[in-house]
Amino acid sequence: MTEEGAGRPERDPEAVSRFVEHFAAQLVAAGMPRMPARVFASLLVSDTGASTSAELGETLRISPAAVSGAVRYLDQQHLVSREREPGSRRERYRVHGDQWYEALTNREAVIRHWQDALREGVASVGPDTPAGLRLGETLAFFEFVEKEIETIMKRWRVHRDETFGGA
Amino acid sequence: MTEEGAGRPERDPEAVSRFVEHFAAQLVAAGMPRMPARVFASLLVSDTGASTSAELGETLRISPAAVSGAVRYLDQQHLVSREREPGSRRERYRVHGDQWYEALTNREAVIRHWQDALREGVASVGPDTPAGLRLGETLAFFEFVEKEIETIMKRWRVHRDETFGGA
DNA sequence: CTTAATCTTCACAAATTTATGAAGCAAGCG
DNA sequence: CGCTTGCTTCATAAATTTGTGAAGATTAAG
Repeated sequence: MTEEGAGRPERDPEAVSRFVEHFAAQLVAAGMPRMPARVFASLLVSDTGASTSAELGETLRISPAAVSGAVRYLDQQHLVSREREPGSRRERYRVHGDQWYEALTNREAVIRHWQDALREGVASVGPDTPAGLRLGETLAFFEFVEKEIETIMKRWRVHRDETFGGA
Repeated sequence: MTEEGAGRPERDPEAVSRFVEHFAAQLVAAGMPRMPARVFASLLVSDTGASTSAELGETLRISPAAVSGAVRYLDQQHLVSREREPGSRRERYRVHGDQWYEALTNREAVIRHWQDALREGVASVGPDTPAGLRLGETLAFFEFVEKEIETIMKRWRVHRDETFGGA
């Protein structure tokens, strides 16, 4: 076996770093600013799911200010939480384990905004015009999807428990 | 009735413009560059679902170059198609009616990239480590969603035909 | 084959975004 | 109590993105 007994040495820092950058690239493509994306990816691969500012700054080679800004963003998006270790001003940033990707789909407010904009459009051209019909159908689509997403997430939790839970 | 007979005068340009900007704002929030977003929104509210470069330039107050760039982007994303009116070098850009929002969810390649990145992550830390388990579960989530999206879209088409089709 | 109309490409200017160092604040430690 | 450690905020510098005007290419009409 690949040496056991003294901790857990088997982790190729280079490979991990490649993952961080590749995963962050996906987050960026999805609209997240670069720095928060890298910080988030780093937290995801950390063994405990949590890191200090200093750790993040060192592995990513960025300034404390950059870490601070990134964490503020992630906090606002409810993608990480902050923990204070009692008896220290060191803060610990934690990724919400299996819930972060649920947050990705929980864009309820976002979908609401789309719907609002579309309703405004229908009103502005009249519901019986060609444009009104086109916009109305799109609106119906968003309303449909909104409900279906809820269903999907329920089905996911069942599936997850079957796969990863006891059974 | 609000004057009939001479075309279709009932369309408040200001209200339409408001919709264009609000809807474009949502697209921008979703990651689309500003100019393509505005052009796309304009096409969506147009009565025929198609416009010429000149029309777009005038209503949005942007240069031909901006229109050109925006259309190229939208074309690459398969959100609009180009039509040439025969016997004219005027081009007509058309929004794919009821299919554009399906394209929004058809991010198959996108999901594939997420999965690739996550597999790389699992490999880099080992599948049995805490981080490996966390990444593995996320990967399973994406795989699950990928399949479910297909189902949703089928259900949507049925729902749409019931609501807007004959019956 | 020349002319006119339309779209596209290119180089540049403007605006926006991003990350940094330095200064400021808060909280535990001696 | 002051000192030290660590996070945050602010102003600034750098990099990226965005939209424009001008020149170039393409195609129909005369």
